[in-house]
Amino acid sequence: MKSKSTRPSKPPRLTEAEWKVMGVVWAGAPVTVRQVVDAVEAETGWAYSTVKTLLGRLVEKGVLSTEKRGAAGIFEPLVSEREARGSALRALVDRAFQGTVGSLVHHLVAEESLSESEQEELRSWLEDPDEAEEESRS
Amino acid sequence: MKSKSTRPSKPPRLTEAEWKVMGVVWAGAPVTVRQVVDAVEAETGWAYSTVKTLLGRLVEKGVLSTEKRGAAGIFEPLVSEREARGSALRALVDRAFQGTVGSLVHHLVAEESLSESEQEELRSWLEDPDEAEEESRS
DNA sequence: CACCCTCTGCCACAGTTGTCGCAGATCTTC
DNA sequence: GAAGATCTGCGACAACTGTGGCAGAGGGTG
Repeated sequence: MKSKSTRPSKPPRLTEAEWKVMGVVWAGAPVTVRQVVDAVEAETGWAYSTVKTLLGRLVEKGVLSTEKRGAAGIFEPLVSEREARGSALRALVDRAFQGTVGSLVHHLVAEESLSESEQEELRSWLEDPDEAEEESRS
Repeated sequence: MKSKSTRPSKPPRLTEAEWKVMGVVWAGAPVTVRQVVDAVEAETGWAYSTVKTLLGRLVEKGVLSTEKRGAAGIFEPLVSEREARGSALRALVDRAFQGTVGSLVHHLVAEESLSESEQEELRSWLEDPDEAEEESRS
């Protein structure tokens, strides 16, 4: 009896397309297929079926739950955006930054990337982590 | 007449397996297939053919150059580890962090990840970027 | 109720990734 | 220069990804 569909302790890797739909789901859960389609259609041009398939795969992967509301189904995330981000980040660090966050941060500071304002913001976050804690949803 | 194999301005996305072999290549270029195999064999168990295929695909992608040395071939990177890291990072930010590095940094600071010492290091880097510039290869 | 519209279920299909095996060309070593 | 050990070139194949078509179930409207 392993936990099966209720709580994936190891968030599966999301593909690019999946991230896109998850973005919509996290933003407006619970959502219907139609809602996701409407949200991404302009940007991606995906057909209803495409989104449907992606949502289905996400459910299979245990990232989303689905339940029937009459004929239609609604989807809700089983993993938070935070978790997903965390594991995606971890994956990147492992692949490309010798597994050390420090290496990544180093790259951020030394190499390109950080604009002046971003550096400023980062500095203040480091001063006062709680401040960062706050504006998670600005 | 497209530029073909000499300079990929847009480093292609590397897969996980590809990152692994690139790690070896960057570390000891120029390298032979055999060298890469020896380097990753213990950890991955990959057969010679597997590594060969991966190197071949990397060449196709324009990430590596290959030239014959007698019968054998030697491989050298066409893109630096820095570039590859940069674009991988950018890709992650785009997929998972609304495209803003700030969002990523925020996650780093607010969420898990950063140890005390890493925060300290980060702080000093922010103070004096040149310092970070230095220890690229510590 | 008949019709139409929307959803769902399921299938399809090409391209990418992960992993090799095999045959023939080379090199090395008596 | 014949034997063996290596390499390379090339093909194979299953799983995963991106994208979408189609047929049939259900619900809304005159």
